[in-house]
Amino acid sequence: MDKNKNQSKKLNNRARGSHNLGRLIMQLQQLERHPRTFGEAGALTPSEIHTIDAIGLEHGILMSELADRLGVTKGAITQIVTRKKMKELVKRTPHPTDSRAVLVSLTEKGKDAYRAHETLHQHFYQQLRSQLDPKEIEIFERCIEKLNTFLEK
Amino acid sequence: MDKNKNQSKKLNNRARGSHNLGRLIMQLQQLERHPRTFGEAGALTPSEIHTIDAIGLEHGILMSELADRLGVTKGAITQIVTRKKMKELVKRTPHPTDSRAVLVSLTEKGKDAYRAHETLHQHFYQQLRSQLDPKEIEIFERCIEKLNTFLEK
DNA sequence: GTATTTATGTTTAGTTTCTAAACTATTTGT
DNA sequence: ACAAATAGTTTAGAAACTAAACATAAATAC
Repeated sequence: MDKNKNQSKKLNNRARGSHNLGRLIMQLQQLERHPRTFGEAGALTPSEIHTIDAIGLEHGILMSELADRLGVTKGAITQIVTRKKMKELVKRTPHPTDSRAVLVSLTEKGKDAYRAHETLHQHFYQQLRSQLDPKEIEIFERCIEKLNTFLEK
Repeated sequence: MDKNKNQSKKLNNRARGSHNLGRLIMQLQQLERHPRTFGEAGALTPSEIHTIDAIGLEHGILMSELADRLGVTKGAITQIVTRKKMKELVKRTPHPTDSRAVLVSLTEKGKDAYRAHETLHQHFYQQLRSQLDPKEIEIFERCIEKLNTFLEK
């Protein structure tokens, strides 16, 4: 009887944990739903800024690698990267040795946008961290890493 | 010199924290991108199952409340709820005292889908928890709650 | 009581973000 | 040399919204 009550309470707590995580995901998703301006690039849609973020400051990455990083199809990448607005931000270069392949990298303007987004991102993350105490931060970040590792399998 | 190196390392660690959280969000998002079957309801898109989840097992909630819960416009709710497939899962009832308003609730079939989704969700969350030790779980969940509280402001 | 403002929900056209599939070249494997 | 696999492109379509316009009804102001 009492045991059943405790069991039931335990289940309800677990349900709440799952629900809270879902809630956090949803709230974070909604924060980035609208076009925003980063650097001198004009308003960029979420997908555009994610693409710029995934390209990064490297020399150039394959279109297929970019698709992998973003978890979308190659076709989606082609569409994003070749649209008019992105032409100023993303440079496409034939691969040096494989003539099927295309390398993408950021223009100077694209790098500005990347850095501006990074700054905003860090600032926001810092706000999140300021809600937690140092021990909590340490453990939270360790948990995030563990969960990421699990999910990548 | 050395101080600058340490400072730089500290910043890089912080950047990694932000990046890891972003990565987790993205991976979780991708896990639920495709239609899935819950209960006897046939394949439901992410948006449909989220709507069912948000309606819950209550007696009936306002369309506008549902829009609030999901963080979308009223128009979006109307479109989701009135589409043919959802007619079997979601019941719409005039509000008892306010003739402008509509209450939405789940049919029996909708409740089946709700429960099936809940079970799957719990199972998945349990898998996540199994990557962490009890102390980590406790702190992680506390952090999630704190962040949720912050984001709701 | 009456006029004005606000609120509920619906409809419509448009944008964003993909997907699958078909296709063209190119590269790799046998 | 030839078949299979791969890189990327193109196209049509689906999902998931948005804003704005609209029709009623309810609340508020006077």
